[in-house]
Parts: sequence; structure tokens; C-alpha cells
Amino acid sequence: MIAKSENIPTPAVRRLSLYLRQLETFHANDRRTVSSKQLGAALSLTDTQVRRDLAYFGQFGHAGVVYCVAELLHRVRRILGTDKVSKALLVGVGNLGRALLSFHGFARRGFEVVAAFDTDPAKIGMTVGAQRPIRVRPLSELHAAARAQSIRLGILVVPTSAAQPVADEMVAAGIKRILNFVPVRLQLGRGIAVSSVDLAVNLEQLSFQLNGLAMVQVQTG
Amino acid sequence: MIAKSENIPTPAVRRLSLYLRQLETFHANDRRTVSSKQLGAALSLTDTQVRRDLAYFGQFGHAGVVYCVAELLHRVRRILGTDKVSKALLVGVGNLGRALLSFHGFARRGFEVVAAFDTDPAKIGMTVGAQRPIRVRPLSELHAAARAQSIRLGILVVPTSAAQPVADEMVAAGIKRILNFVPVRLQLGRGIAVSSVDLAVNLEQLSFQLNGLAMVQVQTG
DNA sequence: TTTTGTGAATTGCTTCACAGCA
DNA sequence: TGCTGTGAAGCAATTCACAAAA
Repeated sequence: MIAKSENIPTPAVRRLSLYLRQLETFHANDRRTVSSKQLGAALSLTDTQVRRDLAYFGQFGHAGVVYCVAELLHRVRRILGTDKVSKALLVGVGNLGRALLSFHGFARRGFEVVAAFDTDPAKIGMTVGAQRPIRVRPLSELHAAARAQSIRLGILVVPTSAAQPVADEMVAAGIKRILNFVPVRLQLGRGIAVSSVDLAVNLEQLSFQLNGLAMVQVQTG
Repeated sequence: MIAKSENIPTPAVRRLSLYLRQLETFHANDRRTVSSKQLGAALSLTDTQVRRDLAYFGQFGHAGVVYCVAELLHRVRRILGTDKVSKALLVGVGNLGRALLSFHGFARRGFEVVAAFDTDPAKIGMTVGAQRPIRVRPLSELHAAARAQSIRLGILVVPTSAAQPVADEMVAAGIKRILNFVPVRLQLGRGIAVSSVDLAVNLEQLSFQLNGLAMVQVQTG
């Protein structure tokens, strides 16, 4: 049994993250069991969608009996690979970079930022983050640090012009996954996973849903 | 002619934002014309995809002749509704909220944050943002301020427990679009557009692409 | 009856293949 | 030839409908 690893739809993997989030909430509220209908309702999804998504990754319950929150939680974490903590490094200690270094949400979800780099001499040597302070180091130390601590995840928060060269350096240093906050399409080799956060895209989607669409519909007549 | 407003695929609207970004780059480099193939290549998309996406929104070129960058840029902005500046307000002046207030990218893409709110007395009265400083006001003033300046867009950066009530307040104050940074599914009425930025989801997608998938495949054997 | 899991049908999105134009 | 725009085909994702189990 287990896992039709053949062809898992990308949207299903995205929703898996949402299930995890919701299961954590249920678990925190001491809820023991949950049905596909209830889990779906909390996320505005249908019960069928929930069951189908889970089915891509294996067997999670028995026919007729609802899911056990704790077990489902545990197994979804394993599937996503966040049951073990991953070390991450961050490059670019600007406003957003500093905010990310102070962000506790990472640790709670299995990610720990252990090193930060910048090229600005004014920033090098600073310590950022209250709970677990991190000293900002020169970018030239990235390679050695990544290798020494075998860091596989890089967070990219640099100016647009620096994005591609810094990403290349990350890859050269053994980084396999990049969380990219720079509005650029990074061109990297196969085997490197990139996930981009682009605020402009999100804002424009919102804009389109109201302004944009309205305008198009008006023009249609 | 113009706009099969019937059924525009969501992914096509997302890509429209990417086209806009790339066209801005081309325009900044004084490039006058671009083919669907060239535009696609810059974004790792096929030429067919680019043409099909544009076709959802109307006629953009003449058969046989490449697109004019400036014209395409202008029309995509109009479609997305970002040709006019939208005023926005922000609630929650924590680390991330402050970083967003200092972020210049918004203005460049047609969004201007004009007001910020928080409930923490220690933060109220602070000014944030270098170029266009904004004074942090008590949350109780949100309604009046949003109405007075007819603000339609809200940026939500509050703790998880406050997300739903603050979102409700935004809607009551006339906000129609919410950019949500809180990892919660907001339950709001129809006619309110929500776009969520969830860093954990992005990180988990990355994790799955390497760890997760690998693990599932191992289990498959 | 209520629930899970899943073939079958459906809907939605992307790619192919080519007409029409410069 | 090289390009855009688009019907038709192909593929991917979702929903329907129901069997099996408690």
C-alpha cells in the first residue's frame, strides 16, 4: 500500500500544509478526532477533496471511522518532511530580513535559521533576533558556514540585482532549497527547489479580483 | 471583442503578474518589442502559454508582428487594476508589520500604505518608515480613518488570535481586499477578496520537494 | 446511518497544430 | 520565414457516486 508517488498534484501538496496547520489548531484545542468533512469545513474545502488529497499519500483511516488528530498530524508532518528540524541560513539583513530573523513561526514549523549574511559593513557584526540572537556575518563566509553546518535551506532577501549571483553562491555552497523573497525568476540547475514569495503578485491578484475583473467585464459589453 | 470574461483560469491571472514584472524589466532596459517566445523564456514558460494567457484578456498584437513592450505593459496594468494607485492600511506593527511599512516595493506597483494601527500602547504614536513616515494609531480609529480616506485594501499582520476579529472590523470599515499574513483561513462574506501569504506553506512545499517526496518514494518500495 | 476510500465522470488547464498575416 | 491567435486534443485536477466498514 502507501503512496501513489506516481503523480501527486501540486495543489494537493499545498493543501497538505493547510491540513497540517488546521490539525495543529485542533490538537492545541485537545480535539481527539476529526472527519474529512470537519477538516474540510474549517478550510472551506469539500470532504471529498480532503479524502482524495490524503489518498495520494497513503491510507490514513479505516472506512467508517473518523481520523485520529494526533496520528494524522504526525503522519502529515512526516510526509512534508518537517518532523525533523531543518537548519536554514538567510542572506540579506534589510528590513524584511531582520523581521524574518525575529519571526518565531519558523521554529514552530520545523525550520531554524542558524546563520545570517550580508555584504554591508555597517550590518556585519550586528546581532538580530531576541530569543536566539544571530550575528550577521560577511557574505564571503557563506560557503564555509553552509558546508560546516551542512545547511540545505537558504532564505534569499537581497536586492533584485544581487539575487541571481547570491543564489548561485548558495547552490555552490550545497544549498538545495531556496525560499526566495526577491521578485525575480531564478535560473538554477535541476535538483534545486525554489519557492518564491512575491508580495506584488499577491496584491495584484487582489486588485484583479475586484478592480480588474470589474473593468474587464465592463469592457465586455 | 475583448475579454472572454466567462472563465479566466486563476493560474493565468497569477502569471499575468509575472508578465507585468518582466515587462517592467524590459521597459527599464529600453527594450521596445518582445515576442511571446522571448517573454516566456524569461519566465520559464512556453510561447503558447503566454499567448493563451493574453488571449483570455483580449487582443494584444497583430498576427505576425511582435508585441510592443510599452503598450503591453500599459494594458496589463489596466487589466490588473494597478494603473491607478490604491490606498492601503496596515494593522499590526510588529516586526513584520514594520518591515512592510518600510518596503518600497508597494508604491512602485501601485499600492500606497497610508495608515497603520495597533492596540499596543507602546507602539501607538511611533512613526515608521523612512521616506514617507506613518504614525501608528490606536485600532479604535481604524473605522473612521478607513471611511474618511475611503481605503479599500487592508494588510493584516496581527497575532493569530486577533486575525478574525480584526478582519471583521476591516470589513465593517469598508475594506474590500485583505492581504493576510496570518496563518488562518479567514471567514468573510462574499465580495471580500483575501490573498494570504503563509511562509510556513512555502517552506513546507520546499521541504516536500526534497525530503518529503524522497521519503514517500522510499516507503513505496 | 455515518464514515472512509476510490473508480468513473466531469471540469479545468495546458499543449498541439495550424490558419492568417507581415 | 517568423509571428500571433485559436480550435481541437490531451492531460491534470476535482467532483460525483457508491462500495465497504463500523
